[in-house]
Amino acid sequence: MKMSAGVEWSLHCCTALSTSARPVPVTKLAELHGVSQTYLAKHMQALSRAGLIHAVEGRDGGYLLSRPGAEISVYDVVQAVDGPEPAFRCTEIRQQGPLPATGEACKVPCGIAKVMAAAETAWRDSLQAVTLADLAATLDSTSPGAWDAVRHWLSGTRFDAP
Amino acid sequence: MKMSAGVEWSLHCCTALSTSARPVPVTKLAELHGVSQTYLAKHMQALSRAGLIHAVEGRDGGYLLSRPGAEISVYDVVQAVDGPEPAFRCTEIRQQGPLPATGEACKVPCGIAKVMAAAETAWRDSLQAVTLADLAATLDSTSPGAWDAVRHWLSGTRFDAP
DNA sequence: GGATAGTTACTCGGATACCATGTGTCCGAGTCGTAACGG
DNA sequence: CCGTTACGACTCGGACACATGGTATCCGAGTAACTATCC
Repeated sequence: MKMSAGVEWSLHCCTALSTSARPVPVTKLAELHGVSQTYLAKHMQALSRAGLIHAVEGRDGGYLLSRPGAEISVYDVVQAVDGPEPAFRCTEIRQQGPLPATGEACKVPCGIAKVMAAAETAWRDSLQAVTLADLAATLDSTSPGAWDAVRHWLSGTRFDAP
Repeated sequence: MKMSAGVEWSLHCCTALSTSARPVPVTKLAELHGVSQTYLAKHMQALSRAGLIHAVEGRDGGYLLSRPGAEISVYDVVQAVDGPEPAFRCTEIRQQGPLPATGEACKVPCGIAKVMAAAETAWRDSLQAVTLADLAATLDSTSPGAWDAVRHWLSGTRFDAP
């Protein structure tokens, strides 16, 4: 089981976006994090399709969070990039073979599927409890002023710093 | 993020093994669940390497649980088949780009990595709380006598039923 | 000086190759049960 | 009748192809800002 690296990139980018009131192009985001521009663009498109961010077109355009960072959970981002389907998918092999489960027992989901689903629910709940604003606040507490530097850099080449 | 189908197969097989005191060959397990013998064999090898089951060689051999089903958690099986490394891997992109995190901030793990790790811990804890014996008991409560049928079938072609 | 049309540069968006990992299969090494054989 | 030996069949174990999805890239469509021109 491997999660796409795009999830990590997207989380960092969305957290950065949550601190910027101005549209930020993919070029900037990729350079800031030192990752591939084109591949990051692919994931940003996924976030855009999911409605988490929206694009400002044209020159000086870029991406902007659709909602405040406090209203976007980490799970929202993970789901947008990684897809909504659960990692474990029951293929109902209990209905196969020489001793298939009877229609009676199949009324309820497979016990194994239930356990796996419960675990994924716990995982999802844990991610839903954290918002982008929480992430930003955490970083801000460990290294104060970091976001100011990011904000300053994001707008650095466009107009001079005050 | 996709989990290997072998996880589902392995869980079903291990649960079946937990009800059998006799070695069960892969051939039987695959036929019972209606899956590929050779591919299932691959996953059973992984379980064997992990020490969850051990092979009885030679004729009338097969696989046997190394420990009682009550002492093997669902997570043990998942980890054996799926691998121990977590789904989310922090690549420390905070240290890249024009504004890398300073050595001071890197003393503590990345906030995003911490959140993802906490979620995976919740997932793991959920799976560790359930044992193979629990799974067997659940199925037994929904369709009583099912395991007797399985036990009977597993030894069916080898010696006559009582 | 102000409005306007043209130009330019920059942005996103989808369609297109490449590669690692999961999926599926095969054959060989080793071992136990069985049966034949000899004492 | 009992012990030995050879055989055979069955088991696991690792090494070998194929397919799917993540990884990475490119180029085209569209838009807003800027500039130069004209009134």
